[in-house]
Amino acid sequence: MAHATAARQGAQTSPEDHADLEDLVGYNLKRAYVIVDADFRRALGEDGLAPRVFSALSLIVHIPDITQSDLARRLGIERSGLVAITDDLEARGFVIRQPVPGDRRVQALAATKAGKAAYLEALQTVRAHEARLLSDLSPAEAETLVGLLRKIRQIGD
Amino acid sequence: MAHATAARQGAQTSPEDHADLEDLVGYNLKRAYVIVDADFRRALGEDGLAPRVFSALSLIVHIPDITQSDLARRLGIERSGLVAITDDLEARGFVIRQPVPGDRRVQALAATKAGKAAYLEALQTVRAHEARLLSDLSPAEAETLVGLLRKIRQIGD
DNA sequence: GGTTGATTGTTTCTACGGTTAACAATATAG
DNA sequence: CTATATTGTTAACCGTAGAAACAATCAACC
Repeated sequence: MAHATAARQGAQTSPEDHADLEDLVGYNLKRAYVIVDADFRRALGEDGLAPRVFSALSLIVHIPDITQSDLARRLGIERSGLVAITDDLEARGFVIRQPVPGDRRVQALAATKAGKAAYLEALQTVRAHEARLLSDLSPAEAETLVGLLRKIRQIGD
Repeated sequence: MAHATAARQGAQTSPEDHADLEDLVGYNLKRAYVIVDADFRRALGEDGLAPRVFSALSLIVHIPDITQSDLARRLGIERSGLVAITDDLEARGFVIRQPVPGDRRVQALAATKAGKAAYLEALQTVRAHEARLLSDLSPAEAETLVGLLRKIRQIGD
């Protein structure tokens, strides 16, 4: 409808005038993501697992002999990006690449004993980090948030 | 057909077995952010404004003669990071750096007529992108989501 | 059974967003 | 007037990621 002339006003800045940005989901999503991501890294320390490495390890622990391609699909990233992640985990001794009898292209990923232990410890740390960071949200709110985020994620599939 | 060899999809991983990751706010936040960010860029096109540039332009339009330092603070990034953003906007003819009488260190940022027009157009595009992308969420849900994300943002301040 | 097409892991290149540390110019406080 | 702080800026660097290419391997199929 009547969209006023482009360069109109803009003179005085009333508080709710910035509302544009503040009301956008994307903007708030990004700002929140940056904060949570930074705190995650702080929580896991200088040489701790990066978020994406932690995520990969989680899936490897839970899905024995998962393939890198499959893992990439589940994480929503490219196959090529998984090489560095796997290298990282292998260098730490948390994961090994195992040849798969029957298909010599594939290398199944398996968590070592150390990998499983490290995962469980990291998981504790991550849970503590989230509990601390999200202490302003009630459990119900946190659950709601996760549910809504999943709805958005779903679109990407 | 499916040989039941080692590559077989992980010895029946029950769905709730991955729950670790799926229940973490950070993981879901990141996945959702990636999707929204990618769609934002797609919506604004190859040579369109990047998300951060759009955000900066929005604040410049709404807050006349804002300072780069102030803008950085409001966007939650470093001063140094704003130089490239401002360069971008200036190269497009959307913003000019103006000397401020009284303090020769500062250069106030002002949106040009073209900048204001471009912002309004981009805003329409962005709103359409969000409406499309978030069509699975009811308006109430979207509002709830923004509210919860703001609560997280608040922590960072 | 040999050709065609797809898949897997990988490397290399590129791009982007962002931080840190330094710096010169300028302003402010004591 | 000196010491300190602030502003915009540059340069070096890191982390994440995608795209494109490639060799090895597998599957299809005629």
